[in-house]
Amino acid sequence: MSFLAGLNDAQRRAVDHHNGPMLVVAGAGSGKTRALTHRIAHLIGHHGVDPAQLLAVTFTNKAAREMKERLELLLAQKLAQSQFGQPLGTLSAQQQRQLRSRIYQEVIKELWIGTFHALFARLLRFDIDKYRDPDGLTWTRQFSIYDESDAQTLVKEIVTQELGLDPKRFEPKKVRWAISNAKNQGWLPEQLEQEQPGQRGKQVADAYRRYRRALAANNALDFDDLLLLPVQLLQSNEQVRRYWHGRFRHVLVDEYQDTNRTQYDLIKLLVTGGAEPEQFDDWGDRSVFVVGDADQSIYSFRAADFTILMGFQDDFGDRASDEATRTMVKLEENYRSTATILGAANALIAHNTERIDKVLRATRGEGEPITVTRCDDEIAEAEAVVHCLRMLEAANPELRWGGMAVLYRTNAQSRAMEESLVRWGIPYIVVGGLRFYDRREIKDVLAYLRLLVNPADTVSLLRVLNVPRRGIGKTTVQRLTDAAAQLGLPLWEVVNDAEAVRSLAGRSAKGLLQFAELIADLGRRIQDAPPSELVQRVMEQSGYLAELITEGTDEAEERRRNLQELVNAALQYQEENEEGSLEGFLASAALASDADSKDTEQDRVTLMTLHASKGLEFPVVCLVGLEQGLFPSYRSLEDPAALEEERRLCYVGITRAKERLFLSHASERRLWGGMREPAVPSVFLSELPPELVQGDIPRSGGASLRREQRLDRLTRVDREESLPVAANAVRRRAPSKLWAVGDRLHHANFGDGHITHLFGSGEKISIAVKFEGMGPKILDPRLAPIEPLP
DNA sequence: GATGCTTTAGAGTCT
DNA sequence: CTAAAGCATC
Repeated sequence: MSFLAGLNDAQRRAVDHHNGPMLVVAGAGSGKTRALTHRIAHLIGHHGVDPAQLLAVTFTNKAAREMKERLELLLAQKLAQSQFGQPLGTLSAQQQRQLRSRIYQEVIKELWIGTFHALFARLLRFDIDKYRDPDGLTWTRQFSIYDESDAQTLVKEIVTQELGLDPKRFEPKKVRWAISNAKNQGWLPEQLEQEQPGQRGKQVADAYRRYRRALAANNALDFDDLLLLPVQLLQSNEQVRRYWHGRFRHVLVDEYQDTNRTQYDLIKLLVTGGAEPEQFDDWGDRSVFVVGDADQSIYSFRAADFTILMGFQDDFGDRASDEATRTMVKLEENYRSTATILGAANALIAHNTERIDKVLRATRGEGEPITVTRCDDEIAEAEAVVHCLRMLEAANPELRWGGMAVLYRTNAQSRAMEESLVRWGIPYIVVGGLRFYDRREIKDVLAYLRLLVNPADTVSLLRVLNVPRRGIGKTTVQRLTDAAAQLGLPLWEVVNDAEAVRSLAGRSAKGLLQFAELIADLGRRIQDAPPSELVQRVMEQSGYLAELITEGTDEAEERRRNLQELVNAALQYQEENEEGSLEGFLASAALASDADSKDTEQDRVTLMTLHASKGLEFPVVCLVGLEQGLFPSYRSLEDPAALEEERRLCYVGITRAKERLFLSHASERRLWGGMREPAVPSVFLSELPPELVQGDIPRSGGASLRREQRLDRLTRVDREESLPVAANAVRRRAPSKLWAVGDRLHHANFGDGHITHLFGSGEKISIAVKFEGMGPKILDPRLAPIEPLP
């Protein structure tokens, strides 16, 4: 059995590549994950590469997990063949388990597969104490990882307290963004000051300098530091650089188009050991293998730069033409979508100017037309989408809710969708938005654990010092903080000093002493108790759980359930990581994304942003809110480069669909629950080939155009049941009713009226109705609350 | 120091 | 409309 079996020609060339550089330009659905996985299996199983010498970067933790599972299976299959001469599936369950366990122990456990952040956080756990900072800052291996809200807390404190700047002019959020941006470009405060001259630049640089100092004082790193610090460490410390460069002989990067400068620097340092890539030719038994698609670059807001991908051939490759090159392979055959869907995707992306020349070739049949629906507002849109999903579900026995996805530009759009889905009793899951680990109760308990690992973590200490309430108020905290600052100690050192507490705290002293005792007691368990037990202990011994139980509200009950879920998460972590330490669990919690936890087992419609949908596929995709200013976003309307990124995002969304694609837009949208805003159809709709689309393609930049049907023909269509009353909606179709011009009807809100026009054809039509005392109203007869009148 | 009320600002995408 | 922040009162 070979790892090259079942691959097409281009895939085989990619997988079979051994040493040296290789760029795989892989269009959507062209089997790039397969190529990556098979290549790793091939390196290990065929070329005998030591698993510990591999570094593979994936875009999500979930992708990393799936890749490991896939590898385990591939290698176990190979082992079954060589050991027993028969396929894995034919062996007894016990033999299969044994083989897989052996592969896990000898290979999978040794692999460094993960996101940039997870991998380099891991590297820092080894070597961060060897880092010499230009400003003399230091960190230890017990460092905390701060998420966006922790980081924001710190920035806010610095801007308002330390610098005394006006929070109106220096919004903490914006300052934080500027700092993050600088870090992503690889700039330290001095460089930021050079790049952004002027008074404001100076002040932001100053905030950045203090923010760095504050992080170090907390022995904490933010997300950006997890990449920036390793770059600086590897650049400045030759011994460390030599070790990692020597260790990782084969570096693989997925989604290379979404790499930023810092990540690129990391790859370069590991691959060339610090030499300029153009000068590096000592490949020996070493390779760099990157996979990406410039058309799917959608993360420029966090400094991703797809010109890095486009520059690969000049950096590492042979610089030969596309026809002659030996360092690039293009995967252009799409195995995912119907020809119609691909035709739409290709036509859309052709409107972009900055691209690598590449077409997606269809390998599947034509499929159904794409449907474009215009709706009155976001509620009507949600109803239309749900209606469409119900019709499909009823019509196709093999199609399940889990095969359907609703994609949108912004998280806030999920709400209208959710309401409709609830109304119709359809199971769904929202991916993204509020992360599990961002919930208050989860962050509280994790803050206790972070404090146990890293007593310098004052942000975490302040979070839980009075949670649950111990009678420690603002005044006391201020007094203790001042004292700590003057002494140059972390706050914990003061809190943990019984005498200091008694002298400083007055009547809050009791609570503080209790707290210190609690932390000390928990701290004694940290070495030998597994993370799940520590989570449980924190919940119980801190009184957190007791308080939730006393409260007894539905909300408290919900929080209690979430905490139980946290225990489960810790158990799962221990299962997946045998020597799982508390530090490791905390890191995985900090770096987990909501998409990582989405399980594919449950049969539910998936709701998520277009960004979160990257890398996924669904038989049915509904792409909603195609309106100027929403998608493309209003921030991109004036900026051609930003508009191209929005178009790529749309391209990503379209290419998620395997069988059916539904696009919708509303003519009015409510913002902040308040006023209604008229909306103009998205320019992207007008860029789709009309022959692939059913329904009307609105011309962008103006009101939508409707083709009026000849009224003497095609004037009768099926009518579906109107809005349901109960959640358990009727499955069966109501007896079909045909609408025609002149028909009289009753509308729940507008009263009696008669139909003046019919628009569209086939399944999807709209009717224009004249009600008494108002202008013509265009309705979707399948959704509007209408009843026929005799 | 805690609690409850009123006001205000706010949502673009994510590790 | 919602979350956070500000303010008044116990």
